[in-house]
Amino acid sequence: MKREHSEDTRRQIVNAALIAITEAGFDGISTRQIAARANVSQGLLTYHFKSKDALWHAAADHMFELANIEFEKALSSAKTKNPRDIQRTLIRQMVYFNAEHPELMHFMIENGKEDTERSRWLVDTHCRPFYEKFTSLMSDIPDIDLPHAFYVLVGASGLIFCAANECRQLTGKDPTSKAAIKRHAEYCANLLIPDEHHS
Amino acid sequence: MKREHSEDTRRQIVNAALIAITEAGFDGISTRQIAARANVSQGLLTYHFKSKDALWHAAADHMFELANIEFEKALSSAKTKNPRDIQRTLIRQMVYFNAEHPELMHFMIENGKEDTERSRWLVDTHCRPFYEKFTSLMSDIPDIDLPHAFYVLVGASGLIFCAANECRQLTGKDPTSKAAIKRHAEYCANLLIPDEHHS
DNA sequence: GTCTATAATTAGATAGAC
DNA sequence: GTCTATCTAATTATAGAC
Repeated sequence: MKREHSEDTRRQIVNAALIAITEAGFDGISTRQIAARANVSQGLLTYHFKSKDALWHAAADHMFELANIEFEKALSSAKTKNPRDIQRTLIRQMVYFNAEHPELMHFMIENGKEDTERSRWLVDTHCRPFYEKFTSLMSDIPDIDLPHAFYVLVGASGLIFCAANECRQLTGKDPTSKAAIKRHAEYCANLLIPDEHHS
Repeated sequence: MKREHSEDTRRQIVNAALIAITEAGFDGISTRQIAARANVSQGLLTYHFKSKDALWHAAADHMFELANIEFEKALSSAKTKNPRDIQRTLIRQMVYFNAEHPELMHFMIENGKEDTERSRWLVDTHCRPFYEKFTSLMSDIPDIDLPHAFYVLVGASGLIFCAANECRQLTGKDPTSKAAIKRHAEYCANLLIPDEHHS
């Protein structure tokens, strides 16, 4: 039995950091609070990650790794039928992912709004590959208008979950219920890729 | 000539606070930095607003006051024709407002994500009136699906401006150019309220 | 009404014990 | 590999001069 459970500890810290940073923002959470959530001491964060900034990078990597896995899975499960089916699958998957992981959109909005080292790293390392995947899957749509269509889709599919708390307070309805997620997925898919016989 | 230019100073501080809080977040900006941007001393903030939290409330009030004025103006300028025209005007106005004032969406997302005193105040004081206006204007759409349609529209109309910096870094295109704003407005209006002869 | 000076607290990072 | 203790700097809020 190895006594050096450093990998587990590292993972625990990254998970706690990701949740905490999403909830309170990078400046809104202290390394002490993150350490407390991960049930370790504050000094240990500096041992595993040399700075709060490095911990932020690790949390972002972890989040996008998960996102990439789930999108690959969803797209490969859509047996290569006609492009429309693939596009609708992609849109539904964006809804489902945003519903389960609103932290991604929060992360992007909070850290992407200003031109900083972090925003450039985020775009270059993690966003561009996804954006290029998106454009290649959507390129056959005759009058597709990029980048408008991209941000319309991301905003339409994600905001209700990104603002889930606000939605509950404002409307009394919980957008993260199974039924609401499904409704939202169909709504977005129909809006952006209407059924054949409608066009 | 009155020597007590406290109203001007107050306004200056509120403006500086709104911009700064939008850029860096409530926790990301210090009262000293806000004071520096307003060209006053830090102590003066406590004189005019008893706390950083009170300054935040003042900044939010200021922002929503402006939003309400602009929406009233836009909607009253759309001479009461058929509902579709009013709806399209509302959507275009949302795009134009988000383009000029991305701070509103930032504010809502950052301060609405967790259930706090601030988020409840924001929803009850400023969001609900707008949401009710929205639903009454959209209620004649036969199969409107609230709250999905609301968040789809807000997200679709606003995210590209909320993430304007990211959009520039990612795509090289500036979504805040006059042409891009107009394109986005038409895109959103057509998507959500298609022309009569299409339906 | 505005400023300077400062008190009390908390932040991120480091040093060294175990 | 993990913890406790501590350093330095920055935070909000206050007190008092002008």
